Amino acid sequence: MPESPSKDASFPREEELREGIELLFFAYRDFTSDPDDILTEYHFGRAHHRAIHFIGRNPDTSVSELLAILRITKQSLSRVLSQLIDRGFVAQAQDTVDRRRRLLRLTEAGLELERRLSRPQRARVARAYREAGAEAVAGYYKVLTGLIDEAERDRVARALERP
Amino acid sequence: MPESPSKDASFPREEELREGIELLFFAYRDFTSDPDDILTEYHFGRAHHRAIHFIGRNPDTSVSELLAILRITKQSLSRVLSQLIDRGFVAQAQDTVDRRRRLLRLTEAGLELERRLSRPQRARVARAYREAGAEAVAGYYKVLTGLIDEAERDRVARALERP
DNA sequence: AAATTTTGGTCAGTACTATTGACCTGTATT
DNA sequence: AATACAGGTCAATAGTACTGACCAAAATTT
Repeated sequence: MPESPSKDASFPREEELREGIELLFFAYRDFTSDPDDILTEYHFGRAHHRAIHFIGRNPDTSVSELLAILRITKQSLSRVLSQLIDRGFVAQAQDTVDRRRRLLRLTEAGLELERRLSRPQRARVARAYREAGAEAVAGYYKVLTGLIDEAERDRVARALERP
Repeated sequence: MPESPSKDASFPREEELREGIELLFFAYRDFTSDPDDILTEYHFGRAHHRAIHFIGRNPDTSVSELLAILRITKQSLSRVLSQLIDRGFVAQAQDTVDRRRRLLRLTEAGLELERRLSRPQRARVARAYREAGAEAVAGYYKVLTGLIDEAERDRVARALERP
C-alpha cells in the first residue's frame, strides 16, 4: 500500500511544513500573475477573474452559490458582478422555478475572456504536470485536497467531478 | 522509473488542468483564513504576515531582498514594515559592511507572533501530509515547484534549503 | 391569508493592499 | 566629482473586502 498515510510521528518535521507553506505562497503568487496582467487591460482585478472562472465552470449558478464558493460578502460580489454584467461578460436570467434567483452565465464575450485569462494558467499547470509526471500529480491532488477545510472538501470534490 | 514525466501528449487533459487550477484556489483560500483571523486582532493584514514569515525565515534580510521575494513595491512594503517596527515586532540594524542596507530581523515579540500565526497553518499542512503520505508529499513538492516562474525556481529552491 | 424566511440588491462608511510618480538622503562605486 | 544604489517618504489612485443598515420580491410556514 504505497498510498497509506505514514504512521511515523516525526514524519512532517517542522522544516518540511514550513517548506510546504512557502511553496504554496510562491506557486500562488506566480500562478496569479499572468491573468493579473491581462485583467489590468480591462480595468478588472483578481475578483473578476474568480467570478468569471466559477460562472464559466458552473453555468446557471445563483448568486448565493457563487458567494458560498468565493467566501466573500454579497456586497463585495455585487460590485464585481454588476461591472461584469454592465460590460457584457456575464448575463443574468431569472430562474423559472424560483423567480427570486438570478442564474448567471457567461456571454460569448465572457467565454472568450475566460479562455484568454485561463490560457497562461492552463499552460503553466500543463507544463508542471508534464515535468512532474502523473504520479506526482496524484500526490499534488491528494495534498491540496487535504488542505481544504474539512467541511467543504466534499462539496469541492463534487464540484470538480460535475462539469 | 516511476517519477519520469509522462510522454503521452494527451496527458494533462483540459479538465485535469482546470481541476488543478481550482484546487489551488480552494487550498490557498482556506490556508490563509486561519492566520487572517489572528491578524485582525492586531489590526494587521496578510501583508504583515508575509513580511513576518520571510523575515523570520531569513534573519538579516535587507529591504530590497524582501521586496524581491514578495514582488511588491517598496512603497507598499514600507507601510507594512514601519508598522511592524513601530509596534516592536521587527528590528532594523545597519549592515556594517554596506551601511546603506538595513538588515531586518524579528524581535522576541515578532518570533512569538510568527509562531502564533503559523501554528494553524503548520497544523493544517501536517494533517494533509499525514493523510496523503510521504509519496504524495513528494508529488506535491514537484508540481508546486514546477508552477513557480522558471527564473525564480532556483532561488526559491535554494531559499528552502538554506534555513 | 398572514407571518416569516430566503434571496437578492443597495447605500454608506471604513480598512487593507498595492500601484505609479516624484523627490530626497545617505552610501558606495567608478 | 559623477553616477549608481539602498532606502525612505509624500501624494494620488485603484481594487478588494468588510460591517451595518435598509429594502423588495418571492417562497415557505403557520
